[in-house]
Amino acid sequence: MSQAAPSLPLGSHDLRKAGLKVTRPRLRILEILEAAEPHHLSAEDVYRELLANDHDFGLATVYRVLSQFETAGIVTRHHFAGGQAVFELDTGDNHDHIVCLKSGEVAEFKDVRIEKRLKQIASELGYTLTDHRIVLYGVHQDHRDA
Amino acid sequence: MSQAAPSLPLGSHDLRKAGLKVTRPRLRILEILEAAEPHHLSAEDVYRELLANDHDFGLATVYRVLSQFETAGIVTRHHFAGGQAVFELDTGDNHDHIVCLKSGEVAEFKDVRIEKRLKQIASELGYTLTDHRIVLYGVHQDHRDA
DNA sequence: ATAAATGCAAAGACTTTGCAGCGGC
DNA sequence: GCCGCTGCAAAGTCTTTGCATTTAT
Repeated sequence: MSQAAPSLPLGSHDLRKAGLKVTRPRLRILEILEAAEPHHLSAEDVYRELLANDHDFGLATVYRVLSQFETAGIVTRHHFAGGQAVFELDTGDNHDHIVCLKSGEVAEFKDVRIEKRLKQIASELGYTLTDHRIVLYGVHQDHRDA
Repeated sequence: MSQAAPSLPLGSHDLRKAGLKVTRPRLRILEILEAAEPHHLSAEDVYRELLANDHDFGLATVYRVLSQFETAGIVTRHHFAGGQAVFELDTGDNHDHIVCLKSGEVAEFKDVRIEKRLKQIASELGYTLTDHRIVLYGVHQDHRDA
C-alpha cells in the first residue's frame, strides 16, 4: 500500500539545510518551539515539555540543540529578564517585544518606521546595521492593580 | 586656614538620598563609574579598577553595591553580549546603544522620534510605557575588515 | 552603641563540555 | 560502518549569600 503522508517529519528540511542530522530530540524541540504560545521558551521550559511527553532527554542536549539552532538561524536567543535566556523560532519577520512588568507576559510588535529610523541612525554613526533588539517595559492595562 | 572644598566627598549626596551609608567602597565605585570611558563596565571591570588603586575590596561587595545602586536608580544594568552584565551610571537621559560586532565597542545614541513612536506603540497595545531598551548590532566602518 | 556594610568563602543559577555509547545516513 | 549526536555527570562562568568582623552614624 502506498503511503500518502510525507516521507519526512516536518522540520527535517530546516535541519538538513543547516547541516544537522535529523534526530528525534531536534525534531521534538522544533515542534515544541512551533507550538509554543507565547513563543518564548527558556531551555528549562523546553526540557520540561520534553520530559512530559517523551522518553528521557538530557537538559544538556536541549542547550546544545538550541545553540546549534541559533547558529543556524533557526531560533533567536533573548535575554529579557536577566538570568535566563529565552528562545523563539526565528520567523524572519524580526519583530520586537514588550514585557509587562506586573505579569511578566511578553507581547510582540513590529514597526517599519522604527526600523527605518534605526538603520538611519546606525548609518549616521558609521555603522552598517546587522540586527537590533528592542524591548519595551510597561504595565498592561489588565494588570494595573496587581 | 579655611577649607573651601565641600566637607563631604562627591557622590555622598546620592548615597544618602538612596538610604545607603557613605562608605569607601561605595564612593570609589561611584568614582570609577563616573570616570569610565566608555561608560559600560562589568562588575569585574570595576573590581579590577579597585584592586589597581585601592586596598583590597571584595568582588562580592562590588556586586552588592552595584545591585544596590541599580535598585536606587543610580546605575543601569545591561546585558549586551550575553554572559556578563555591564553597568553604567544612570544619567537620566535614557540613551540607547549600538554594539560593533567586530570590535565589541559600544556607542550611545538618543533619538526622540523613536522614543515618541515607542510610547505610541505601547499605548496602542494597551501598555503604559515605563522604560525601554534598544540595542543595535552592526559593524563600524573602522572594523569592516577585522 | 547599634545597625548596616564588608570580606571571605561557600553556595547558587544557568550553561557548556568531556567522554563512552547510540543512531542517522 | 562512520561520524555525528546523545546522555550523564562534571566543570565553568557569572552572581548571590551566610557569617563573623569592621565601620558609619
